[in-house]
Amino acid sequence: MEPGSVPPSEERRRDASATRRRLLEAARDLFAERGYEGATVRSIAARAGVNQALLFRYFGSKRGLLTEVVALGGLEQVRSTPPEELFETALRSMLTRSAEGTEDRSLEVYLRSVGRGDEAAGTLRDLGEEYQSALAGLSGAPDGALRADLAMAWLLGIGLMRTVVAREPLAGAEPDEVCRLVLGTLGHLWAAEPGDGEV
Amino acid sequence: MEPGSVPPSEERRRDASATRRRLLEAARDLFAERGYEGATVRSIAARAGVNQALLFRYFGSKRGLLTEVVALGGLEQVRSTPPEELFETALRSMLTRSAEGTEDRSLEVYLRSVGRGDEAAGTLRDLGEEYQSALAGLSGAPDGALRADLAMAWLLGIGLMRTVVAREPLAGAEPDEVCRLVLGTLGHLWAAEPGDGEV
DNA sequence: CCCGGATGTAAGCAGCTGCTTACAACGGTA
DNA sequence: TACCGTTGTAAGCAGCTGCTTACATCCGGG
Repeated sequence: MEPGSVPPSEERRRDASATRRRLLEAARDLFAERGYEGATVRSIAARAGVNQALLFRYFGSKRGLLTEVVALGGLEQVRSTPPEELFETALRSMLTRSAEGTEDRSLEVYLRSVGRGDEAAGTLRDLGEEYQSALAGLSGAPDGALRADLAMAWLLGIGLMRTVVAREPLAGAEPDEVCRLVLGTLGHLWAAEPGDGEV
Repeated sequence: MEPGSVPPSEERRRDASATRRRLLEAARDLFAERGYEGATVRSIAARAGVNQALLFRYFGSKRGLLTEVVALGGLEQVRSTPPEELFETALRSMLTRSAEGTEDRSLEVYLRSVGRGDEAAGTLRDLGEEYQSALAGLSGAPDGALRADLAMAWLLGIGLMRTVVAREPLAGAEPDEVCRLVLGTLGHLWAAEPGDGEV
């Protein structure tokens, strides 16, 4: 055995980067399932199979963990999706119970964590800004930003009713059917004239 | 002074019903501002100017307090409003920063408290059921319940973006303008044909 | 008057929270 | 081999939570 660097393919018993990654994945899932405040540092460390002191060694604080989760989850996603596909993409990812894979769960984290004026709100606000600015150009109307907010509100509301409240028939409805209803209706929102309209 | 019953108009130093009422009002406001978990029994008792032990004497538990708040706030309201006015009424009450009066804040309580799978969810679910069944008849389509859920999702989402996330321009937009956009768009949701549509 | 229930008060309980500290074990380097 | 920074571990800290208990104080009916 050469005294050179360790072969990267071999699994090491002490591996800081692997520990960091396991903490990030456990935090992403638990934040999505229970919200920021509901996911305790002990539960995150336990799901990662890691001593909780390491969480603070690698991320400084619970808030620091959230920041990294959101940064490499949602922010990258929204920046790499063309605006005209963004809404449908986000809606479909909200409608399909993600298969526990290495997917983006930042919207679930968002809607389960913004409920209170706690420290998570500031970190998550940036994620919302990205969505809004991407959506704002879709309507030619001068109040495009307001309409983008309304569209995002619907998106979050649907996620709230489906994954949190879980009430039928929305929770069990076919994603395609919900998409058809929502996208068809939203078309009228983008097209509605700003000045005057019906009631 | 006759030895008869105490004149009800006179303020008594020890008044159980007044204490109960003050606790209920303080709880309603704090639940609406911070959510169920965020509002501590100590903060509720302090705002009511009451010893916190009395909270447990009169309501048994924090959850019992929430149940009474929701019951005499939201449930009465939705039952006494005609269905065709319910959505606009709820939307407007969500859009106007209620003037600290003795108003109904149950929707704020709802959206700030359903974020997690905690004990509050069960109590609040009944409130959602009332709204859904009232709204379900508005569309003649066979999937009226699904459309009612989608409308409620938009309502809650708008409240979420406006009172919790507080992002512009939605947070500062004129209630009338938001109402016009939302109600105009929702008209197309009620009217959309169920079978096949665009996209 | 005086007793007893109703009302209000102060203190404390066990359990949980985010976070820190002191220390052990590993493993590459000299 | 001897060393020393990196990685992992166990225990504990102060503060908060919902809730309970033991005890004052009021006040109307006998």
